[in-house]
Parts: sequence; C-alpha cells; structure tokens
Amino acid sequence: MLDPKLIRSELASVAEQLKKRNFELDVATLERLEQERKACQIETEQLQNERNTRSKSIGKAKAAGEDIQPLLDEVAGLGEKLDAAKTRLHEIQQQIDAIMMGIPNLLHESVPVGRDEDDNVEIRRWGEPKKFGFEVKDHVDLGAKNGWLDFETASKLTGSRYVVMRGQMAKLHRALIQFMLDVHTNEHGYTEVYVPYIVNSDSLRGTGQLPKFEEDLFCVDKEAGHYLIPTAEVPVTNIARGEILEADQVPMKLTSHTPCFRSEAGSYGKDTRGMIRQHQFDKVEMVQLVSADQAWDALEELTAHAETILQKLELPYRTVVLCSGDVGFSAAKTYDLEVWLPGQDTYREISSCSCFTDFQARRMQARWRNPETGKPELLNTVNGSGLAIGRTLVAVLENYQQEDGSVLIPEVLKPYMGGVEKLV
RNA sequence: GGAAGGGUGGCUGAGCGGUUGAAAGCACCAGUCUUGAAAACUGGCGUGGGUUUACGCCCACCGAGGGUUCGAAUCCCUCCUCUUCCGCCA
Repeated sequence: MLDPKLIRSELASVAEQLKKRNFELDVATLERLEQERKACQIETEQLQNERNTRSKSIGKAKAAGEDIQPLLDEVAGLGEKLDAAKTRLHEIQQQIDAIMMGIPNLLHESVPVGRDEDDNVEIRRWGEPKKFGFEVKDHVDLGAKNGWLDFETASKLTGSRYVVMRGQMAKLHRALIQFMLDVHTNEHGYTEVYVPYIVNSDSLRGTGQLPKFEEDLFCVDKEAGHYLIPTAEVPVTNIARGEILEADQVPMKLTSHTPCFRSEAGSYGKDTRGMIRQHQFDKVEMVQLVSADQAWDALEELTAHAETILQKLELPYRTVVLCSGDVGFSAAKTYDLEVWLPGQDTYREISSCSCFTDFQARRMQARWRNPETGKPELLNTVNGSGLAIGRTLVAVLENYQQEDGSVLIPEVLKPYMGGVEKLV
C-alpha cells in the first residue's frame, strides 16, 4: 500500500508515475471520496467528542448526587446521529481502502520505461553458453531415463503440471536445496527459518497477493481463509507483521526452503512441457527486512547472493532489470536472473529479486525502532529466490548433459551427492 | 476431541460501568548530585488517525468483531489465540 498522505498531497504526481506501469489511477473518484471522508470524519469526531463530554458530565453529576434526568434528555438522539455518521464514514473509508489496496507500488527512478517483458533490459551476463559437439536434449528427454523425471505418473496421482522424481534425480534435487541453504547461511549471513506452508489471508494481504491475485492461489480452507503459499516470501516476510523490531535486529536476513504452490491460472498452453511451470515446486528464498536507507543496497546485495549460487554451479546466466510495465504489483524494482537452457536455446527466469520499499511493510505494519528518533518506522522489504530448485535442476541437467545421456554432477554438489559424480 | 484458566502500553503487572490512555514496578531518555560511574532524587516516556503555518486541539485503540448503555478495559455474544490437565497421535 502507498502512503495515504502521499496519495492526498501528491495525487496527480502519483497517477503520473503509475502510468509508467500501465496503471490508470481513478483520480476523480479518489478526490471525491477523499473530500467526503474528510467532511464525514470531522463530523463524526465532533459528535464523538460531544458524546464523551456529556457522558462525563453525567458521571460527575451522578457522583455528586444530582438529578441526571435532564442531562439524559439532552443527549437523546445524539447516539443515532453518531451511528449514522459512523456508518457513512465507514462506508467511505472502505471504498477508499479498496482502491488503495489495488494500487501498485511506485517504481524506482532507475526502472526503465517499457510495455512488457520484451522491453526488459539486460544489464550483465556471466558465463559462456557451452558448445556441445552433439545434438542436445532438453531436460524432459534427459529425465525420461531411469524414470528420473516422471510426468505421467504425476498426472495419474494428481493431474498435469506435477512431477515425480526418482532415485539420483530426487537426491540431486535435495542436494541443490542443501547446497543453497548452506551458502546463504554460512557465507551470506542469513538465518534459516522453517515456516508453515499454509497461511491465512492476513499474511497474503500483507505481502500483496490478496486481494488482487486470489486466482493464482490454492485455497485449502475457504472458511478459515487458508491458502497454500505461492512462495516463502509470504510466511517469512509476515514474521515481522505487526512487530516493532529493535535496531540491533535490523537488517534481518532470513532464508527458507519451502515448496511453492501456484494455480497458474491463465497460463494454459504456456510451458506445458517439462518442469518449467509446475503447480508445485521448491524454492530457497531470501528475505531481508531493512531500514529505508539500506533498501537499495540490500537489493543489490541480495541479487548478488542469488547470482553467487549460479556462479558456484557454473551455470551461465544473465541479469535483467524489469521494465516499468513488467514489474510486479508490490515491487519498486526487480532484477530477474535468467539461466541458460541449452534445451531451449535461450535464457529462462530462475530467480526474481525485488525491493518493495515500505509497500509491504505498510500493509503489514512491520516496523523497527529508529534509535535516532526513538520512533517506530516502517521497514523496507527485499526478497528474491536463491534459487528456484526445479528450474535449477533443469539447468543442471541441460548444461551438464553428456552425449550418452548421462549428466555430470557440478563440483559444488558432489559433497551433497555422497561421492556420485555422474548420473547414469 | 473434552475440561479449566488467561490475552492490558517495550517488558512485568493493577484495574468498582463514570474526570482511566489506563496504577505500580522494570527498562529507556533528560536533569540534579559526583573527579567519573553507580546509587539517590526530579521530570519525561504508547500506537494509529484527523486538523492546524505552528503551539496545540480532537478522535480511536486494553486479542478481533458485534451487542447492551448517556457512558465499556470493566457487562453480554461470536471468533481467534495462549497456558494447564485428560484423550488420541506422525
């Protein structure tokens, strides 16, 4: 959520900035509602003040043993007026809130202006796509061997867009998770957390998935408002919801491995082959809760942490800054890391690192106490995948494939594979 | 799943339906004292919102949401949550 004060005082400028992300802010409606709100709120508070004052005097009179009936007669009708005003104020406020909750974050000035993903800008590239002296296979063909990746069985068990992994492939998948968590905790200063995979709607509102993007989620209990997490970002970031962190806890750097569940509504026909787009996938996530002046450095740092994983795995990738039309709802700036997939002869997203400024924190009321002022201030939130496990597995298979269909194990993963050097 | 008891400011912890945003203690900040520190003493010290150039004034908040009342932290209802005991169980 944006700062309501900013919306009031800089409405035109905010609307102008939002145009960059193809978002039309209904300025006229907001202005009208804001005017009504102001008038109504003043009226309501005046009535409340009157009621409080009179009630107090009734209390005094009663304590003094006076007859309070005349005073009671005076307040007759006040309650009704107050109730009416309150109801109206509440309605107006709800309309404003509904609009406010649907407004995306403001973009950082460095975000390039563009329409869609085609206008994203590559800012750096690491590693050289390997030249294979044979016809490369994609991960689906490679995974067919030994039932390593079994999509047919998964669709029997559940449906499309799920996978069963077997034997060394399942182990490699687990090795990637262990490896990434170890790097982030041992070398990057993150604290590992284990979190629930089901969250309530308050948490989803906090990070911005609700109310706008409910169709992307799996709901497990409509009545309780419980959903499967689409990313660890939701439970991990919401750890700070409603909290005031002490200065020595900031920045708070957390990492977590979780499965992620996405309904992928509206992506029919997209990436239907293989593991690129699944309803369930695993991810190691990094989250940083920082002060406002640390936010942009934190985004660079966290992005570098994700890149480190790719470098250690020796997977070629490029870093892309998303253009204004492609940045997600809650983010102010996003870097995507795209890994080279020989099977597709292209770079594919494997990590997304974003700075949300105070957008999520305001929704969550996640704050820290600034010792300089002694006052609570909104945190800034930064997060990114470090990395998506399924896609990393795909990248390892395709990049490390041999002509005979076997797959070499990247050097850094060997300790996690119990001495196995090659999947055969 | 059954039974009982709790949820109050950064923490601990009082609170009869009425001048209680809320005692007290701790912590914290400032000052006095001291060579310095500690102790002691004095004062300050919640959050959100509205309004104002500003000083300030006003409103809301005692787990959440309803209700009763002129007036609710205090009474009633629903829900959430925590603790303890019993049962069941990976």
